[in-house]
Amino acid sequence: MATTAIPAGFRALPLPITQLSLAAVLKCGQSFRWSILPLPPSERHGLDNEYRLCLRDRVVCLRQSPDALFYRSVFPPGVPGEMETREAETLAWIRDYFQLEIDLVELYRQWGTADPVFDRLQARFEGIRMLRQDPFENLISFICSSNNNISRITKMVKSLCQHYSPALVTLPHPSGPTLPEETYHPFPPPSALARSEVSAKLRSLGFGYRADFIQRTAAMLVETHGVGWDAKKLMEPSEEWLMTLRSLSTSEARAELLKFVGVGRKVADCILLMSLDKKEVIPVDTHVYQIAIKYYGLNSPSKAANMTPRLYDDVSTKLAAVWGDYAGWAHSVLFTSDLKSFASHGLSSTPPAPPLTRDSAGSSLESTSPVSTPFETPLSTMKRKRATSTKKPTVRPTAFLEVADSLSALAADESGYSLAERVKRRRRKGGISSLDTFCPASG
DNA sequence: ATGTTACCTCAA
DNA sequence: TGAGGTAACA
Repeated sequence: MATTAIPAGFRALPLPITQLSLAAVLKCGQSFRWSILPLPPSERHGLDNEYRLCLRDRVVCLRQSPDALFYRSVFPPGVPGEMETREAETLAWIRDYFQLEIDLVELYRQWGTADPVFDRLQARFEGIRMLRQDPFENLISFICSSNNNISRITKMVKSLCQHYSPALVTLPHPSGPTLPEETYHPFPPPSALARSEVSAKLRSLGFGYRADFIQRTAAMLVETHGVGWDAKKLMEPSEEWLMTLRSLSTSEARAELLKFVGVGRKVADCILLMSLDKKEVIPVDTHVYQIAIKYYGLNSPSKAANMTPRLYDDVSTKLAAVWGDYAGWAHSVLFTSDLKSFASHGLSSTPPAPPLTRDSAGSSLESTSPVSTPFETPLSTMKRKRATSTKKPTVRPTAFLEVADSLSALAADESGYSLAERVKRRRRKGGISSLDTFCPASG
């Protein structure tokens, strides 16, 4: 058996890739925070990528061969402690985070025996297991997930870390000094997201309506459990409280999660499965619903049905009956196999995306493009209207002054809404007629 | 109680 | 127009 040499600075943990495939698991939409960095040909030795995640006190770096996981951790300068101790802690974290005590190969065998659909797919999707994530990070990340795609969720979570958590360490790119260094921020604690200004700021960062959900959820946690700091666990009390949900029953823990704004049944179930040890829970989203209809004989409605609580339960119950105890884990394999973005949105093949957005919306007339647009569009539109409409648009001589005033007010606004959005909101409220004249609603 | 609808943005 | 939904409202 050909064993891969251990990369310099790394330690090895023997582990068949059938038990864990980092390439699949770390970008299948469980965690949105892993960096996936391609290795240069000179350092590969059969390994494609280096994977990095910033924890509260260290960055964990991983590489993987067919039969081993290689790991090392990097700390900020000046942290005391023995190397041996630190790497032992990191190894313990790895065992816990990847739940390596659970025999995934045996689970695949059981699912394949009970389910012909799974049996047909399992060889092509090996090593997909459930991570055991941090509950607070998981909660906030999945509030971001509503009406959203993996690519944007990833950008949002990164933005959250960069803006609300100080940098912990900066590392060179594994491909060498020709590529820029990578700076790593831990996930921010609840208190960092709880202040009322956060909501508008997140709006300006492109979070949309999720901005309020995140801030209000963080505020609820802080109000209920305080902001003290457990130096030993590096956690705030509300984070520790979220951890205690692991010892509740599934329905009790779910009831607690549903109290947060922005958390409905689907998001709650994601958290139960991905960070609260509820291995049997199957989150039902549009993908899973389609899978259930197509492959598992769920009655497909004649019309496009909404995901009512009743329907949600039907889908969930149906699939749980097929897969048993670890149904949630099995669902993750099917979900990953169905992900269209699995190949195309891979971080390894895509250069780092630019920051989510500028605060263009919040900050004024200096950003030229958003402001110039409203003036440019209407000209052509008005001509069309004039030609096709029986009603002639009346533009009073002073209308452009009102428009200028309106745009100034819009630019000075601190709500965090994008300029386009603020225009729309005003229009909905029936506020500014002259702006309507210049910026007719499209369609 | 069930069934609709609006909600932010981004990338087609 | 829709993307791994949720809250608010008939």
